[in-house]
Amino acid sequence: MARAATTTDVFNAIAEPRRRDVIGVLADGREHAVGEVVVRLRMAQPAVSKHLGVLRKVGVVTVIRRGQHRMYRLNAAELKTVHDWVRTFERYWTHQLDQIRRRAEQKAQERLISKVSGKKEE
Amino acid sequence: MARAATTTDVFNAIAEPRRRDVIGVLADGREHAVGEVVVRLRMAQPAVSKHLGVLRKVGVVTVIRRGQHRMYRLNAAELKTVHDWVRTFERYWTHQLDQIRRRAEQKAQERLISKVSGKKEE
DNA sequence: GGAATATATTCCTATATAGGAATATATGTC
DNA sequence: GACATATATTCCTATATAGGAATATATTCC
Repeated sequence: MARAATTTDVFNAIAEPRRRDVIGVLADGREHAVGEVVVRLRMAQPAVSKHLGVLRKVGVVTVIRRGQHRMYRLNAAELKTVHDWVRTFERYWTHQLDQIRRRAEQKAQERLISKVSGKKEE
Repeated sequence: MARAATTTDVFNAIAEPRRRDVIGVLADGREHAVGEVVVRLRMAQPAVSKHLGVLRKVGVVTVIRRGQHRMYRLNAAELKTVHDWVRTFERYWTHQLDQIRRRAEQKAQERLISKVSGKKEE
């Protein structure tokens, strides 16, 4: 099987760096025309349209027509899924001292093991 | 150009649902053998090895040999990149009241616009 | 050394891009 | 209506999978 489609879920949608750039432009929460994104990111117009299309399919952005423009707006709520997932690991980097202690213990243990087994570490 | 390699960065690595499952097994911060992941997730062994390989390349997991086992451990610090990025949007869903107000204003504005332009919304 | 166990790697295939080029569609202006 | 502007869509191609099957490698035990 191939990789899952980018339109499958938010994780896939934001995997593309350029799409995160596009989201960055919309990060102020206000609406922006496609052309504005094109200028700000110096990307080809079709590329921007496609990326916005993917983001729209997964619900990360919404769009409304305004004359000849299409105004895109971030729907950050969709990113909450990602936040909720990654947040479960927050404790690993917030408690600096704990982390340093944990790592030291781990290192010590690994050294002990490699000494006993006589194998060198990866 | 094709999509970026999964080994390019953390965002691509966690885009695959099965890999997030694997990370989930390692979420307790302790070391786990490949076989344990295989049993817990009921995945094929080669699949698990491959996913762990990808995660290792981007640094999300570390591995040490222990006898005939390879013990994998989560290196959650690598996930901080994702956390930091998505955290910049946190304000959009934390302040519930603000969000509701913003949405109401937006809706009202969109209705006004569609009435004026005579076009129906997407 | 040989069998058993644990894990990684290789080979193959179907699929999904992402970007570029060209084109289509919609809207505004005169 | 003709033309300009804004945006989306189509077509094409190179590339990168993810999973399954088979195999290779490493380690332990007897």
